[in-house]
Amino acid sequence: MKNANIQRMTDQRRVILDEIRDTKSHPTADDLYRVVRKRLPKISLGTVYRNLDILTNAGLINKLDFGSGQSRYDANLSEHYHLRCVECNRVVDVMDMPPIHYDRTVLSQTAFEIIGHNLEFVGICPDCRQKLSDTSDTSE
Amino acid sequence: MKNANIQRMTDQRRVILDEIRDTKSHPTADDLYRVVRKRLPKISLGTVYRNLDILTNAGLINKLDFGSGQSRYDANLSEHYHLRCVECNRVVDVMDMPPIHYDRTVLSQTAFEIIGHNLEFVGICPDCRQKLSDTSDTSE
DNA sequence: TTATTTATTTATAATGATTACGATTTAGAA
DNA sequence: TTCTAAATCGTAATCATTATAAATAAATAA
Repeated sequence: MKNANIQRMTDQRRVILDEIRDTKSHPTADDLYRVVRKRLPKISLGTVYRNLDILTNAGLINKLDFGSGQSRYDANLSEHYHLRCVECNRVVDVMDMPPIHYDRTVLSQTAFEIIGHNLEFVGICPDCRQKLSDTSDTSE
Repeated sequence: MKNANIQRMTDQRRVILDEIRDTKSHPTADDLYRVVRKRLPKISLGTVYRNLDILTNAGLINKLDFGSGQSRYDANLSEHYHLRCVECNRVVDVMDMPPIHYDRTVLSQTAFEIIGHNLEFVGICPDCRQKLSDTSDTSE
């Protein structure tokens, strides 16, 4: 099931993959829809969603689920973590983190078979920090 | 805004808080709706959502956002992580993890103001592992 | 204790993200 | 070139969550 190969490489699929690989912004399906439509004006939003799902299952991209509505997609397959702004939901990469080592015996208390982990940092990005300090000066 | 105190303690609010505190299962809003309705049959789903939001902002419970649709809620305020089954979405606690220490200099590459982090382990729970091995024996 | 004020509740409608559907098109094998 | 399953498009449906407006009730003061 997982890591199944792509069956057909359509223009739509190629362009979607192309555009995800071309950005570091961890776009949502809707972000990609807007970008891809510049090259394929007739593409439908459903096609974007379906292909993101197929590409994810094929292991060519990763789906990121944080809080706040939309899923995001990432073509960076190397081991890394993410840092999200709680104000504007911007997501940036955190590279070169020392691998967190969780003691397998600690986790075996659960009897789960461990597949992996997701680590997300949350914070406030420089832009939002600026905006917040601006408004707190003048009003309130 | 955050950590504001609760203004009025209604029956609905009290029962919802009561039920979250009474379980370790990290219930969704809908899970709680079903449980709370046994005690307050006329409660509306919107009330459950609104109160979960209020209790979260008041710091009395935590909202957990993993992938897969619904948010979950947790009255366990102590520092701990979660382990989620990718098959059935069950979530269990992982207590007593050594705190992960991320180098502030590493994160300062981003110029974000760091607030905190979320760590989620993913795996397959014993029940689902059983089911999966059962089906792969007979069919496919 | 009663009146008053305003947060809260209920029922329902609306929204936003995602998925499903059916008719049509097309990639890629034969 | 033909053929067929897979994919697309446009749209409708679904699911989780949020908003709305009239009715109710918690907490405060008279």
